Amino acid sequence: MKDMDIAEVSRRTGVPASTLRYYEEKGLIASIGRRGLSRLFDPAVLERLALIALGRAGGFALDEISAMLRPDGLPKMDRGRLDAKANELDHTIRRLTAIREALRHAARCPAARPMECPTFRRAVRLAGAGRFEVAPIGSFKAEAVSVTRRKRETGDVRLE
Amino acid sequence: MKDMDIAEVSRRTGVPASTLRYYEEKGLIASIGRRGLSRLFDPAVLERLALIALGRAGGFALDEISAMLRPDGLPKMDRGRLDAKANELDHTIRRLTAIREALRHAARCPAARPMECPTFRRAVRLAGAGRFEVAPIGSFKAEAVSVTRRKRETGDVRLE
DNA sequence: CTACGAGTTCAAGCCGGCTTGAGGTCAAGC
DNA sequence: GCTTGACCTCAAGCCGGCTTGAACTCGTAG
Repeated sequence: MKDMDIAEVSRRTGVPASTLRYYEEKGLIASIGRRGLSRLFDPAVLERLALIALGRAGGFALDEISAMLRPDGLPKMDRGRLDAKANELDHTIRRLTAIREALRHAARCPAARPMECPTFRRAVRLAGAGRFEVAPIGSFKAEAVSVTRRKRETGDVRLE
Repeated sequence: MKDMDIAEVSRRTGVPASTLRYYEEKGLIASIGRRGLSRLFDPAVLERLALIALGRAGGFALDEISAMLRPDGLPKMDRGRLDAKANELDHTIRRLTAIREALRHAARCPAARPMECPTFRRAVRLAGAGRFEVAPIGSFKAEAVSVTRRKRETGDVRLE
């Protein structure tokens, strides 16, 4: 297949030209030359873009993706890194699963307030949102310590 | 339990005071009064913050959370909405699972380039990476938004 | 040869979710 | 009565991932 101009790459991948330029600027993709001012891309860029999309869909930052794809040419990714990412994703998946269950349960649980329902509370805890322990209002004593310990670590509650 | 000042809420939940003020400004939480200038919070706010954390962990935007919690007082959420959210999460989970598998496989597949491996390609396909439709997945703040905002037509994306 | 349109560069803007900093107020302790 | 330090407000800033706009440069069709 012949070299493609930016419009063609965009058309074939759905990635806007502006994004392609941005990616090139960031070193995620490379053009193989110019015709006049216009960039020319090797068809291999499509594959690379698919990998980038995969990473993005997985919630990874462009910099991380760049690092995984980096040892450039062939998108040879480091095995340990890939495994680490997979594990990360695994945690995220577990957390999301717990949250999904919490939502599903809340949708049909008759408890007046979701937090009164043990099932819901359990899900919240699994979701990791329960740093806040959220126990029946009024019994927060034991929790205070651990919460305080974590306090400054992240500004909290945000994944990752 | 007595009313708490912002520092106490922060200590108990790990949520920074600045964030609490921000949440109040957005209408996600409410203080029940002031002592001098200082806000006073009802202990129930802890529970509400836990729900907010749950939502955030699930990747929902503050506005969405606000809408689910809204019919305020008791965090009575609309059932249909909860179910919809659960389904949304379900899709995200499936997608992430496929990506995780792709990563795990790539970590030990001998193919020179991942895309040469049918298993990997299949995972990529399942991941929907080609379609670039990334649903609100928690981990990254602005991500979901910007991706969503690209409602521009999405071309065909031939990855394989 | 000229005009056109697709491509280019660079700087600035946007969105969400907060954080930071300057400058102000006030209850409590000495 | 005065200081202290926690809390306040308001505006601006930051980050990631792009998008947008203005001003410009070319290859190509007529």
